[in-house]
Amino acid sequence: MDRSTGGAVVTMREVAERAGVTKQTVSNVVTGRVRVRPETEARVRAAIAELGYTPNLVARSLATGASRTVGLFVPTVTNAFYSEVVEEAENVLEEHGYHLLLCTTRQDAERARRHMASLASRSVDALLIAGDDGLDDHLPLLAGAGFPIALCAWETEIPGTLPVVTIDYEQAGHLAGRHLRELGHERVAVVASLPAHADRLDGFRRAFARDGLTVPDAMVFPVSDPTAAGGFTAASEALRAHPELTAIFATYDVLAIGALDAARTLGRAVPGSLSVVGHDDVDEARHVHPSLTTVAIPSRAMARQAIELLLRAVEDGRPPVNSLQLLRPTLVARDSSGPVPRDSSGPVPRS
Amino acid sequence: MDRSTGGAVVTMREVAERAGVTKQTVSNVVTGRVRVRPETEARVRAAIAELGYTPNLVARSLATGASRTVGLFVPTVTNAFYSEVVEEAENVLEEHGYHLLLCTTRQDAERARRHMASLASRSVDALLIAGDDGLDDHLPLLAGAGFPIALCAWETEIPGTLPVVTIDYEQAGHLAGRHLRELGHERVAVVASLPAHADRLDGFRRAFARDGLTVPDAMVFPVSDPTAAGGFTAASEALRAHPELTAIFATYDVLAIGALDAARTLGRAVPGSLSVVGHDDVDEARHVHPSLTTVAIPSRAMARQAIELLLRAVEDGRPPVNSLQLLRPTLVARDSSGPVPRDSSGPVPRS
DNA sequence: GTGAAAGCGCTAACAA
DNA sequence: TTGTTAGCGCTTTCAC
Repeated sequence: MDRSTGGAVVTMREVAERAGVTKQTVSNVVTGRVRVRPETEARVRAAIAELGYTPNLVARSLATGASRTVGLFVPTVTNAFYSEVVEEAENVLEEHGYHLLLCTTRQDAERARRHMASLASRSVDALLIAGDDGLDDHLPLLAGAGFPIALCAWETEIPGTLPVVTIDYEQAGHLAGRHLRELGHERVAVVASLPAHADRLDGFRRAFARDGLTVPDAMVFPVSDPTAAGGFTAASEALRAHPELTAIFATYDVLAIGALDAARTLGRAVPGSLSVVGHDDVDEARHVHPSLTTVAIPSRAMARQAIELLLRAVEDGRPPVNSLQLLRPTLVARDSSGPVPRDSSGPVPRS
Repeated sequence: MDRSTGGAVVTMREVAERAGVTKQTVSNVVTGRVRVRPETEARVRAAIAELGYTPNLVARSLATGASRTVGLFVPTVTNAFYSEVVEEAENVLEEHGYHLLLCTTRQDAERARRHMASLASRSVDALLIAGDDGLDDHLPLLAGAGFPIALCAWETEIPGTLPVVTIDYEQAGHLAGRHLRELGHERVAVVASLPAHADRLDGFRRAFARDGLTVPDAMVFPVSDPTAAGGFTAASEALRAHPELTAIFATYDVLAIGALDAARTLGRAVPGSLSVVGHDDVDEARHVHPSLTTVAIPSRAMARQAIELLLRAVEDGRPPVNSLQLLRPTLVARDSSGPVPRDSSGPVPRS
């Protein structure tokens, strides 16, 4: 009688009885860790099929200490960047027969601590922490966890104690800056989520510094709210206070979309009178108007590599290689950026 | 010595020894299910604190059959609507001390089946299935699961066997249609993800039918790809084949954003020459240009209610109330919709 | 109120 | 190759 749809009520002992062997032999067949005589194996498999047996993973976890579950911390999933990270992480885990325990931290260290505590007592096999917002101080706390931990999408203060797979955010900012410099822009503002995106800002500034130009702090407009609305507000403020601006770099696309909206509201044509550059290359970047020039981030590749790093550690039974891996961003030039307008050009740049 | 950061190596037995009681008494203190003399309790608590004891949830699960974990199936998280559902579900679970096991199904029934099988053997306490795409046939399979299951964001063929918390999608489509009718539109197209969004389409048509108008099948353009790009393609096709169209309803915002892009590309002013209405009211709807008129869906409320329904069932130890709960959408009129252009108006509608 | 014993379903070590 | 014996850390039942 096939009860395969009847829940996991069938136990290994029942299978053993039916097959005329012991639990252990059933276990050997199921796990495949020990050779079993083909004939015996066939009997066991038959019994498994007939009874609709499924191993109880909880019991297995208790016995082995492993759970084929990996935890993932993200600040939020309501954000195209992180949702891609989550999705790709889950993909990779699924490929390897693991499950994903999703924990959103909402930038709340206390919440992260609570999650952390229960993860440990659930014997998760590994933990990936994506995005640094507000967790930096609590990293030491992770030191003694009983499972491998890795970090990804990490921008601020990369700790030397844990393996990190992240983006070269400084380079990303640099690409944005260089693009605007190549178009001749000098008077630019940055709409930024700070301090989180400090590296992007640094890289952006480096591109200007190379030409002897500076992007003063007064031209950096922090957003109060990490949404398009926040980008709108910050960009509006920037453009109102400094009508001479010819370009805005927003440290991520959602802010840039808000900035496009602000430009429109203030009657600034994009890219005719103002260039806007974003960061992330989310799906919408291609479909807003004008389509957004942005720095593409290999978020899926990053998530995949981080998970695979952890899984390797889990399966080898040793701590993960403590390395820092930086993935390269690329610039995607679309319609929101163009040459600096003639009538706003200042002194000729040095190079 | 406080080893609270040292992993869950401290066991209940050690606490018991230290406090001079048995495991059982420690268990009684920890779970609070049995009265313990205050003096004893104090000793136990002290021992717990000193040793940094954390209960092993896996062992507890094995003994009780419950895991304080709830599974969530979503087609994807790379979609503003579902990511809100996931986030809110996780919030509610966290409030109740539960964890979220996230399973993306990618519209792949086989993948869903695999997930389902391991969920059962992990003793999850409940399962929420959000979004129906491609799972419909496999619902009977869930019948004998050993835990409560509920459905949300369900549009097609609502099954009578499981509790459902969803949106009145027909009403949502109706709101979109009525809005366009009130603006005088008659020659309209629908860009739709089918058959998933059949209810929205039905409701939309009902609004026109009320005025004696029809939205023929030829004016329904299914998208090949559930992204802005897909919306762009379908809307372009519609507008090219039928320049007389004065409005497009897209069955979700991301498609609508693609449709806005298509309108622009084809030189159709929005809303001057073409109105566009979306569905979902995602964050970006407010910030694209022109801002998108759309039907707002209470996705978070839906997720919360569904999870709370399940948690109630878990905690009462009985199957969830088998009910159908429909949450009401609302129309959010923004700038992408306007009166039908003078020169395209056809015969005066009946009412 | 507390202790002793049994068992959740499985794997691990060893013996046969 | 297979069976035997333990035990993972907890809860549960029942004495006391």
